[in-house]
Amino acid sequence: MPAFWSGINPTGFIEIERSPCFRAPAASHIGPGDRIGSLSEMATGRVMRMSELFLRTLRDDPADAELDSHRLLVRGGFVRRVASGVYSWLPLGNLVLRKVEQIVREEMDAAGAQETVLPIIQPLELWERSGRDAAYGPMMFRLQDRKETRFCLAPTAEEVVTTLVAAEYSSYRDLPLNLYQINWKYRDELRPRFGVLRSREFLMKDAYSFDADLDGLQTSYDAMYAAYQKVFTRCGLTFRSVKAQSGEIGGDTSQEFMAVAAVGEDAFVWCESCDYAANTEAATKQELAGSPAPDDAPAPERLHTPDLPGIEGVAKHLKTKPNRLLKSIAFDVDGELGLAIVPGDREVNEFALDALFDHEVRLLTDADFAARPELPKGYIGPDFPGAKYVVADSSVRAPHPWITGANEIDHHVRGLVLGRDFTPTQWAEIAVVAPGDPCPRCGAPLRIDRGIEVGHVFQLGTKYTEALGAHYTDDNGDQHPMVMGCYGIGVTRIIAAVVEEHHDEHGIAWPAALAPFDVHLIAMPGDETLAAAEELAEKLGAAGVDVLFDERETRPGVKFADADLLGVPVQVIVGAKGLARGVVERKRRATGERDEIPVADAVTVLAGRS
RNA sequence: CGGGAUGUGGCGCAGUUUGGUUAGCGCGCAGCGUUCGGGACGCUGAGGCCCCGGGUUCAAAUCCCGGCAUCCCGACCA
Repeated sequence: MPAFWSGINPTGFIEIERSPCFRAPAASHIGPGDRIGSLSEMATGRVMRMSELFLRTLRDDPADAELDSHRLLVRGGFVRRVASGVYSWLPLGNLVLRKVEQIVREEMDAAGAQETVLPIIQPLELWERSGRDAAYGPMMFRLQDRKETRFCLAPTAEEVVTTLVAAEYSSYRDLPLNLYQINWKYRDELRPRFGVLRSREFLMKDAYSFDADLDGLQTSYDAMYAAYQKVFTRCGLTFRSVKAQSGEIGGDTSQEFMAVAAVGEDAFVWCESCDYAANTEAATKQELAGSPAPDDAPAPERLHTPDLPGIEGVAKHLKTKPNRLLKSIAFDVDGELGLAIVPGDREVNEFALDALFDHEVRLLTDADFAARPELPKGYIGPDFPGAKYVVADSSVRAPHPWITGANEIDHHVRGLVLGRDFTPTQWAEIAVVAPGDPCPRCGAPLRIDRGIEVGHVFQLGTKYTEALGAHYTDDNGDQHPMVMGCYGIGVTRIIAAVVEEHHDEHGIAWPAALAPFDVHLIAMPGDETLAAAEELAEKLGAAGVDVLFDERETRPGVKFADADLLGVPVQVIVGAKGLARGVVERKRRATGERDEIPVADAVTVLAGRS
């Protein structure tokens, strides 16, 4: 049973003495699982008088907000910016935050994870031991104490939790274990933007599983994966799980949960007919059969193309399209020069390229080119003499000759034929997937959409447990490193993603599960209506409904506009005309649908128990 | 880190080009009155280190120099 049923409300404060605006506790008769109408499961019967709520809605859009979610969260008084990428969460925003947190907490608990609180201030020494101090680099906020011991603000917590588990557990009998926390994280982003969508301080749920072996890890991972689907579903998000690259965290298998959104910062590939889906970084395609141009094509022709090192420029100059050109991307692998060959309208997928070699692959930078004048930057062709590796994507097997760099500054070549004029040393799917490419599993056309990464699950393996000494003894008395997984959910980011999906031109339309209140009760002008609304508010509170009660002495238009902006799912309007007929009006925020409820039935109907 | 833009009451903005009274408008806020089912109207009022520091000048929101902050675009694809 969640803690708040025993006297702690979802805002986290123990309700011993209530302020005048927090009334009528009486939540005990609404049990968990008693899902009642539009009412949030976490309703506690809080009645908030709007005249007392710390809230100032804005009529104008804030000048620095680009996205709808950012605009509306600021206009509605949910958040306020303090510094770039740093936000205050005002009472309304905090209520939403607590709702998301509670959903996450319930699903984590149900999946068998145990909640902890790990420090935000972490010794840098721990990060040096795992080798991630360098990997994170300037992304970490760093600080020193008075003794000049170096610390960082937690960007995540693998080091701390692994060290903790290493110190406490040492037997196979202790495993599996899954620890999680919901805590603030700090990343000094290159460019914070879009309000709380990419901020430098953000609330994240991070869980860490420890198992004896890979089978155990798979079980823990699957449990987290299933819990994540429940969390995002309960939050009202349209999402897709996609195969991902692991990035700085490390490890092998990882999957991202993308909230589908046109404004999303990440692109992902998905198949129309099977369930293949992957981040564009991790996506691949089926090998394209194709057929090269015939050998009897005209011989290559040298062209003078001064100051045109870019694909677009050359294509325009030669009055052709980028897909008639070949890109030859120079890379370094173990000190040897390699070329990655793709058509001019495609990009090289660095991760796919890297996977082909035992040593790390590094694309050459401007500095490399400056240091190696023998490389004609922008004019390298697939037949460049110094290249040890020439890796071509299957899309290079097109039935026409190619235009490529002539291996000399200011010159290109037209009419280069695959097999006759150049031959790759290796074929591999190294191009970033384009829409329409064949699905690697079933061959159906792939599609590309954008999304907001709201969750990420990783199978880490033993990277951290080995580095930080988290070993266990098996039943033969042998020592092994524990096998680890880690699992993150962006709590504050979910809120932005939800607003992106659930809003219209008037404001936010919260899914019931996340709404700061269940009912937005609007009293129309007049002593009688106010008295009737007052009575209804009190009864609703007593029935366990969370009510935002607009009893302000202001004009109706202002109240309606604010109600639509704030986005509580159900608006109840107590007006003189309706009252004369013994009814109040109900409007559903998301659909605009309206109906009337007899005053006598209002509490039972609105509490969802009629 | 590179490029662009902006910084003027709580919010949105004008004024800066061409230096010159008590720095202005809308929203919001306070008071009074009329209004009251979709961001009303009238009158009155409070609230400003014009981002900061230096300089030029009789005189700086305005010109010059140097910082800082915020937003946007880009940040190895040849």
